[in-house]
Amino acid sequence: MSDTQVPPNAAPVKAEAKADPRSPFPNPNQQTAKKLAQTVERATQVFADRGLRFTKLRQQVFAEIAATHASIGAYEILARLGEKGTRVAPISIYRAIDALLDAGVIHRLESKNAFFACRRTDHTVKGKRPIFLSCEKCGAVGEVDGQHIFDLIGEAAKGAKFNPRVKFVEVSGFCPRCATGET
Amino acid sequence: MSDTQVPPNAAPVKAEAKADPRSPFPNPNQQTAKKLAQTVERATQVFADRGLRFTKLRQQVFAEIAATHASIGAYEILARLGEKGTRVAPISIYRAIDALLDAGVIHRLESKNAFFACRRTDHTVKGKRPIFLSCEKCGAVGEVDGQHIFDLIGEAAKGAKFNPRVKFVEVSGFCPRCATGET
DNA sequence: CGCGCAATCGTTATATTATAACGCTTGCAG
DNA sequence: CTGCAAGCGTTATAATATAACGATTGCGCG
Ligand SMILES: [Zn+2]
Ligand SMILES: [Zn+2]
Ligand SMILES: [Zn+2]
Ligand SMILES: [Zn+2]
Repeated sequence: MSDTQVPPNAAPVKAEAKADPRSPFPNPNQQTAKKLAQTVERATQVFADRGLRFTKLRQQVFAEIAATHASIGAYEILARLGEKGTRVAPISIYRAIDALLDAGVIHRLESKNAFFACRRTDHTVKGKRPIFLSCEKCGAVGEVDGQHIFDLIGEAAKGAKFNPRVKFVEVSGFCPRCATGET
Repeated sequence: MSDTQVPPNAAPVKAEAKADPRSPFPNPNQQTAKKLAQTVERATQVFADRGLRFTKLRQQVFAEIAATHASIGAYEILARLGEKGTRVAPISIYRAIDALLDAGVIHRLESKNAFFACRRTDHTVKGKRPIFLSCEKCGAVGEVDGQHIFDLIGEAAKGAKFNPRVKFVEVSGFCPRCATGET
């Protein structure tokens, strides 16, 4: 199941080139090393601010996750690090993932048992919860603000005398670059 | 994890007896053999109406799922059927589950990799999608209508030029009978 | 009725995701 | 510089899910 490969050729089509880089689905071909470095830098900052240790392994795991806009499974991370010479046990990957989740720099996609890098700044600081949009074709995951929706879900739950603690909203479908009914 | 067994005797306690049976969280002690039979009967009807085969194994698997208001994992079903003398391979359980999901008589709880019986009639006929409320203490799962919320999620997705296909909303928390901060 | 096809199921094996247990190392507060 | 908690290595195993292939069964149709 090696999905989400970015076709290494993929010369950016003109129409795509203008995609707003602040869209939840920026053109991944525009993911430069520099942008990745910025993302890592932001994570570093989050760890520092919260007095957590952004260890080498955590950095490596985060870098693998952030290297793609798609979601990625723990064992895929394991394999990619392995190719780069970092051989660790699954448990180590999961421990790093747990720390990254706690820090809020990655999210877990429940419907795929996979993880992706958070590219927003507005909800690591809580109070602005996102909903996840996962592309069935290319695997890309985008986040859009869903605070209003989460509020309504909370109300619906309370209407059933249910006391909500954690809410999940995930959407599977097709991202802008993979179109709709396209084969 | 043998939770939520319905004590076959279960004399209804007075204080609990007044819970509205149409609530998403009816008192499971009131789950009589008769009610279970009704639930199975409803599933039978759905299969008949849609020209699908409600085979013996599917009935058995459905009965196990419907025997509790909690969600239940595939291997837990496997074990319970085993205790009753029906020894099958995991794949057979999963095949039955797939058929039950297709028929809409059970749902999958993505956040727990588990399944629960649908006890509503209004969304097996589509157009009235439910959100799932899963209790962290007793495991009970309730459904409440969420069509409005799903509509908003669809709009949020389209706002990001994302074409939604499948959506889910799950809430983890505490059901009315397990209270809030209660130890 | 009996043929033939598709759906179902059995059987075996394996893939994928995740955690338990225990001890060593390391960073750092005091 | 010592002692403790966090992090990590190592080994083993649990929990969830699917692949492959052949046998059986239900059932429409000639
Ligand atoms: Zn995020
Ligand atoms: Zn896509
Ligand atoms: Zn339902
Ligand atoms: Zn409960």
